[in-house]
Order: sequence, then structure tokens, then C-alpha cells
Amino acid sequence: MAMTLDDDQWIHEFFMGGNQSSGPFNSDKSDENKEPLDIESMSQNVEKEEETLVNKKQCEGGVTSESGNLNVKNDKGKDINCRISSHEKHARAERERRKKMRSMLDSLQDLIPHLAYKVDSVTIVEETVKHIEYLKQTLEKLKLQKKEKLKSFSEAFTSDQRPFSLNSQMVTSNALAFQQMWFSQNVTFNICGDEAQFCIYTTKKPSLLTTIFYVMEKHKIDVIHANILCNNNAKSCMIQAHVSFKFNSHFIVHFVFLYYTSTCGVI
Amino acid sequence: MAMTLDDDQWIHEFFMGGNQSSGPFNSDKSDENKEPLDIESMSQNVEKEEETLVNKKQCEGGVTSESGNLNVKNDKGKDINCRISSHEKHARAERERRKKMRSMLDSLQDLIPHLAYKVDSVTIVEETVKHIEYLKQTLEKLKLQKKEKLKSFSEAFTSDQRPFSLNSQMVTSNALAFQQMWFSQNVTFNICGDEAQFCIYTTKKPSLLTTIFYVMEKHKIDVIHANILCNNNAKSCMIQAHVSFKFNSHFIVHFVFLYYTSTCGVI
DNA sequence: TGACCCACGTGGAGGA
DNA sequence: TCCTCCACGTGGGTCA
Repeated sequence: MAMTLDDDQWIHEFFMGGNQSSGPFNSDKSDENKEPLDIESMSQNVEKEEETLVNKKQCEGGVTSESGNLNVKNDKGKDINCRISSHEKHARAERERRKKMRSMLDSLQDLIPHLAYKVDSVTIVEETVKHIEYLKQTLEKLKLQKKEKLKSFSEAFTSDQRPFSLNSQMVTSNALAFQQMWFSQNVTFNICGDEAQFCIYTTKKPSLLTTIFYVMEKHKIDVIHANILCNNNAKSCMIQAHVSFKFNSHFIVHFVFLYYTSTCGVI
Repeated sequence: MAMTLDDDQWIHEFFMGGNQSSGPFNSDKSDENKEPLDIESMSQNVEKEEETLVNKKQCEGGVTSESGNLNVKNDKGKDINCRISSHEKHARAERERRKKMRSMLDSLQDLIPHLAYKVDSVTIVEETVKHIEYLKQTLEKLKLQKKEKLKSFSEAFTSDQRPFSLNSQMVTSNALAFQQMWFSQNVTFNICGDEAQFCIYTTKKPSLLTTIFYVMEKHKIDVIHANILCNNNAKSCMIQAHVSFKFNSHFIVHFVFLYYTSTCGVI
């Protein structure tokens, strides 16, 4: 199974048609692979070139294979064997693999900002690592901001030093024309038809009023009349309101439930 | 420049020490490269093994190089040339390059969630592309949400179909003990000491009340008394308020200026 | 056993 | 000139 280097050289030139480096394999990346469509057409072109190469090989011969062994005859042009050798299949599969990798790397390159036009693959991966870490950090920061904002709303209630009494209860009373009524030490809440009245007496907390009106406006609850009274040093606050809601009472129920749960942890 | 395949085989085994496949080059990725520290130690080990290989080569000889040409003597063990051939340097550089690429790909793999433990490099890059697109979309969505929220606050004023009159003016009147006073067709605003009263008559807009209380609470303006009256179909709204501010009147001024500018585009 | 993946060494192109 | 990068074909390990 001896084989000369000259033969090896010849095989190489024969397989590659002498244009291995100046051919599409080397030049496609830097020029055409920027556009996905071009990638497609290019790979088809490459495929065609490959086919012609194979055909040329098949016609001119010179390479035969016996159970995976490369067997080269020195007398070129004879001993034509049209079976694609396993070596050739192997080489072709590897070419495909590399092409795919190249294509994915190019896609990656397009996704990374501030990357030079011509950049080697290691740098692409390197910058990708950095960029993903940056994106993750930014995302975490934004999510944290969002969470903090929600938390500050929540804390507006939970920081109350005088929490509402736990023994709040729901009363259904038709006698007073109130369909539903909740009350506790600090809150009364009545629903009548598509309107409701509530009165909250509470210590002053940051964002208290903003939160109350935010929840109501978010749930399309219209204020008909509201009266807000705070004592002079702004330690305590009373909110009376008469509201209407066009959709259904669940919004109001949700509102008051939110208030209760964020205050006492019970419904 | 002829060379037999047997020689080539011999050189290969000689260079790789016969353990190319069972050695660290093939086994390190699947087992140890998960930990960055292990990567470091492993690569150092590999480096050491390389060095010993080189030393062995240098001592036992068999490979010489002349200006980049691979020159193999058949009589092994003789003609010892300790110079590292350019081919060898080339191979070593490529090894380093591949090692770096492998290392970066492993780092990348660690950053991509829901990726199998054993996964080929093409898939790593492929999933990275998907993941970056996902991250970018999520980021855009969050940023958009943030922007929309700010915009909805702003629109609460600018969507007014009945803008305030442009001829609002500032009046300084000590006679009435009001230090500063603005008024327009729809707004009156008075400052007296560290307190102020204002009255706004406006059409109902989304987030109107939330915005007003948000701006006040943001600027540490305490509500002493507020009265909100809306007509039944909630088309118009009157807000009366008596507020106090501990710091300085610029906050109130800013508040009312914000109201004017976002409504009429003038101060 | 064939498909797949990886690491290897090598030739060539391009830039410093 | 040397160095870096890429694509190549190949040997070998792994898994269904």
C-alpha cells in the first residue's frame, strides 16, 4: 500500500481541479455569504461545481476504492471506476459540514453589532460570548427595574404600620340595596349595580394615591366623586370615592382584593 | 520530493505519539472542558504533553526541515536536527487555533440554556443564533413596554380635545396673600407659602388622575385635601386640591408647567 | 456498518 | 519574509 507524495499531490490537484484556494470555497465567504439568499444560490453553485467535478472524475477516472482503501493507479485515464468511494463521500460530508458551520457563523456575525466586516471565526464566537453576556445583563436590569416598580407599588401598602384588621368579612345584604359589601376596621366597600362606594382610612404611604387611581383607571373604573382628606403632617389619609364600572364587578372585586392581600396577606 | 505513504504513516504516529485519538485532544472536550478551570489546567497539560513530544522528537530525531520542505530520512534515529520545522510550527499554531475555537465554543455552550450536555459545534452556533434573536426580541419588547407606559402618561394630557386657553398669565399679588398665581380658562393655580391650591376642569383622559397624583407624589407634594367630581358619563372632570410641599415651589411650578406644556405646547 | 463529529496536518491566500 | 486564517481530506471515535 505504498503511495508516493507526488501521487498524493496529483490526486489533490485532480480532486480539486487545481482551484482549491481560488475557487468558491475560499472566496464565497468574504463576498457573497452576507446575504442568506446568496448563500443559497452560492451553495447551489458549489454543489453544481462539485457535481461536475465528480463527473469529470468519473469520466477520466484514476481513483478506485476497495472497501474504503484508497487505491491509486499510476496509469491515469485507465481503470475507471464509477462508484463513489467512501473516502470521497467522507470528504464531501465534511465539506458540507464546514459549509454549514461557515453559514451559521456568518449568520452569527450578522447578529453581533459593532463587528468588522472581515473578521475571523474565533473572534465571531468570542464577541458572541461577550454580546450574549451583555444582552443578559441588560435584560436582567430591565426586569429588575420592572420588578422594583411593581414592588414599590406593593410596598405602598405593605409598609403600613397599622395593618387592616384580619376579620374582614363579606356580607350580602339586599335590605340595603347593596349587592356586596366588605368592611374591616379601616375599609368599607359597597357595590350597588354598576356603581360602588368605598372609604379607606389609612396611614400615608408613598404612591398611595397614585396606586389607587392607577388600579382603578387600569380596570376602567370611572371616578364619579372622590374626596381625599389628609391631616396636616400627612401621617394619615382618608379616601372616599364613588365609582362606576361598565364591564363587570370583578374589576372592583379584584381591586379590593388586591388591597387586602397586599396589606394583610389574606383575602 | 517523493515520499511514501508508509513514511507518512510513520511520521503521523511519530508526531502524535500514537495516541492522537485516545489522547487528550479528543477526550478533553467531552469530559473536562465543562469547567473553565479545568480547561485551563487541561490546556496546560496538553501544552506539557506537547513539549515532551517535541523534546522526544528533538532527541530521537527523524524529521528535518529545509526552508519549509518536509524532508524525511528513511534511516530513523539518525540525522538528528533539533530545529523546529516550519511545518511543525504551522501544525502547532493550527492546534492552538483549534483549541481556542473549542474553548470559545464551550463558553458559548454554557451561555445557551436548554442545550444538551453533548452537542456538536454546528448546533451550538445554530442555537446561539436563535437565542440571540430571542434575547433581542425580549429586550425590544421590554423597552417598548417601558416606552408605552411613559407615552400613555404623556398622552393622558396631549389627547385633550379641548385644550386650555393660551393666554394664561402669571400674576403676583400680595394683596390676596397669594405669592404666585396662574390661571387660564380651565386651570387656576395659587401658591401661598408652602401650600398651594389648584383647580383643573378638563375632559376625561386615560390615566388623568393617576398622572396628576403620580407627578405630585413624585415631587413630594402632599395632598391635604382633594375633591374630584366627574359627570356621570365621565366625559368631564373637575379636580380641586389643596396641597403642601416641604422643599421649594419649583416642584409645583414644574408640575403646572408640565401640565401646560403637554397640553398646549407653550409655557 | 454507516452516518456523524472532531482533531489533525497541510497548502494556499492575504496582510504586516 | 513570517504570521494568521481558512478550507481541505483524512483517521478515528461514537452511536444507532
